[in-house]
Amino acid sequence: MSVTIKDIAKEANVSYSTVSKALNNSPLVKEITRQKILRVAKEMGYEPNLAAKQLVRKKTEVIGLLWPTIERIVLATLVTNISKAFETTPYSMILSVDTPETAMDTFKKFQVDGMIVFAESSHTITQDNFPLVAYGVSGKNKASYPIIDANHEKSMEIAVQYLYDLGHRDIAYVGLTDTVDTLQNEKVEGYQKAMKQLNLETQSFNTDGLNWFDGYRTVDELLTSKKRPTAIIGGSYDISGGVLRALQERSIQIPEELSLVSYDNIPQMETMEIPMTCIGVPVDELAEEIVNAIIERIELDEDGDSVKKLTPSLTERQSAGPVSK
Amino acid sequence: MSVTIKDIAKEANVSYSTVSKALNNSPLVKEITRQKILRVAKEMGYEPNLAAKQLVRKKTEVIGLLWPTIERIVLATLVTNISKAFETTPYSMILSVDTPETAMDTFKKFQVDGMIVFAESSHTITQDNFPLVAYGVSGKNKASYPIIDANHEKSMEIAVQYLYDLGHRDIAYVGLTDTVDTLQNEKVEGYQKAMKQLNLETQSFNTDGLNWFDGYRTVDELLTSKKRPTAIIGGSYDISGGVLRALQERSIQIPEELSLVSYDNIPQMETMEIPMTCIGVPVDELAEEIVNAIIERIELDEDGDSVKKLTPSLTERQSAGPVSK
DNA sequence: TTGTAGGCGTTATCAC
DNA sequence: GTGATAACGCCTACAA
Repeated sequence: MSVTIKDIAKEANVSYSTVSKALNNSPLVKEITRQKILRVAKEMGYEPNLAAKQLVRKKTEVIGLLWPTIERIVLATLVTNISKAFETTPYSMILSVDTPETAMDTFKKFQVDGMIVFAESSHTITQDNFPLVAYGVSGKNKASYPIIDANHEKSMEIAVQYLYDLGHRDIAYVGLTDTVDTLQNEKVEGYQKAMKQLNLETQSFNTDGLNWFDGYRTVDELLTSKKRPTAIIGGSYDISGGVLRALQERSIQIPEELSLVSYDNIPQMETMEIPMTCIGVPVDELAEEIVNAIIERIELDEDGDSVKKLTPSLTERQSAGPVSK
Repeated sequence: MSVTIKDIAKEANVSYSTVSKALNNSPLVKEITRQKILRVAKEMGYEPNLAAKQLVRKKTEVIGLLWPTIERIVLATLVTNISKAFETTPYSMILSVDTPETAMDTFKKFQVDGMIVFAESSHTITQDNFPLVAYGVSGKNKASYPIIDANHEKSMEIAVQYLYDLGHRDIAYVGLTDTVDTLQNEKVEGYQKAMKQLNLETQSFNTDGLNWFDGYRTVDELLTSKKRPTAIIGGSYDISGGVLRALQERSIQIPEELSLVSYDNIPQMETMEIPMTCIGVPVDELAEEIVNAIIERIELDEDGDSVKKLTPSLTERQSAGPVSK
């Protein structure tokens, strides 16, 4: 049997309503009383009962995160960061890896105050009037909830400009180019647009996939290209990892002979074979935005279908440098 | 404002305790009354309030799963399977990716009925008298909770025997061998023991890591070994994937020239470049066991520190075949 | 077979 | 400042 505020009350010789106040930092209780109650509570190993609290408060202060069953490391990092971001808020987060439908059920059962979903799974969610934010490609679908998205076009613009300023003119893009995946498309298109603005010729290499190895095997083609690039923009963490490894095996000096900038701004970029210069919205920032968005949505209780495009930033490391003439 | 049993009672012209009974399939309510109540409930879109129910029932029928490292695909698959396994039970599952401590707090807040943890994080958990099961290496640590573990030794024995029966005598192991990781060690040792039993010479190649690429880069060494093996046992899904790719690149016919058996019995083995023969406890089975264990633990409410070693099985596919003379 | 009433652990509203 | 007391939504004896 777990200890309740009544037990504490008895032990501390006060009424249990006073205990409740003390525990909730109400100003209506004398400091010394509070101290005592708090001490007793701790001694007895008191754990508040969420269910009871919720019953009267009508709020759980819990957010459900619907995890799309993907084992991509960047997403995993994002989830971890979101979880961490909640720590500084009164909310906590629970995860479900079920189908959107089952997850919704579980979350409803818990009466979570809000949900975070990834854009891909958001189609199936038809929860009117329930705090929800989605992360991912905003695309065309007019949703009834806010969408947090990274500005991919801007990312590529910054990356290209950065390399341009370092003297590079032959900048290639390595990534998944021939696909229906909107996210990937936005990246390629962003690259192309950025290049055109600078009057540079584009050169993209299709990895045909999003895995490490897909980047790895593209390198041969890239190196034997008639117009061998002096700089490469890798489409994702995994892909860039493969590219980097392949270059290393061919003893190509980085960044002296070839510069490399990767998409995805996650801490892991630091610990790659060569610390990787990267572009994208830093995950912690992204996580923060998502968390803020859902909380705001809950607390202001307003509807809205805003799309928030986050500004990416470039993190300089050692994989990119000035072009050698 | 959501609808409660009182609302239903009013609408159906019965008392709300009758509604409660009807909703809980109590036999003490006339069939016709129940029908009506159920209909009205559905019409009004009734959703039971977990918090209230829990408050009186003292049970949540929710299990917390503590998920430490999200990034490994095999673990991700296991978690997904566990989640699926719960679907056929009255329980549901929530996940936390926090540190064991924070996760415990969240779970306690929710008053989950039980927890599943992975053995690695179980050290930090000191929850006496709380239903808990761990998955992972049973090792030396005398725990106060049941541990579900795969029998790695047996796995290797089966794999080696299988290859032996196919005529192989030079069977190599490729995996992480020089480590403190108990799980990895059990695999190598199992391999060595099995080989010794058949009077075969062991030959293991250290991948120095657990990633795809670690398997990939080990292949050269393996092929130039003085006693080139006719069969390989890969230490994990990722490693075997790398080995397979490297062999493909060298145009080595599989299984004609070289047989490959991988540890880890997950469905993804089917869709590798060459459908992979594998050994290990099938994930779905594993998941089922874990789920059963925690539920049993909760419902029987008994203590115990049993260790359950699951029997692995070998799934035949196309990556291994008879040795060619 | 149905209804009444008490209680689960909290918070919140009043009195004191 | 502190203490009763009424909710919150539901379950479960027990009474009718």
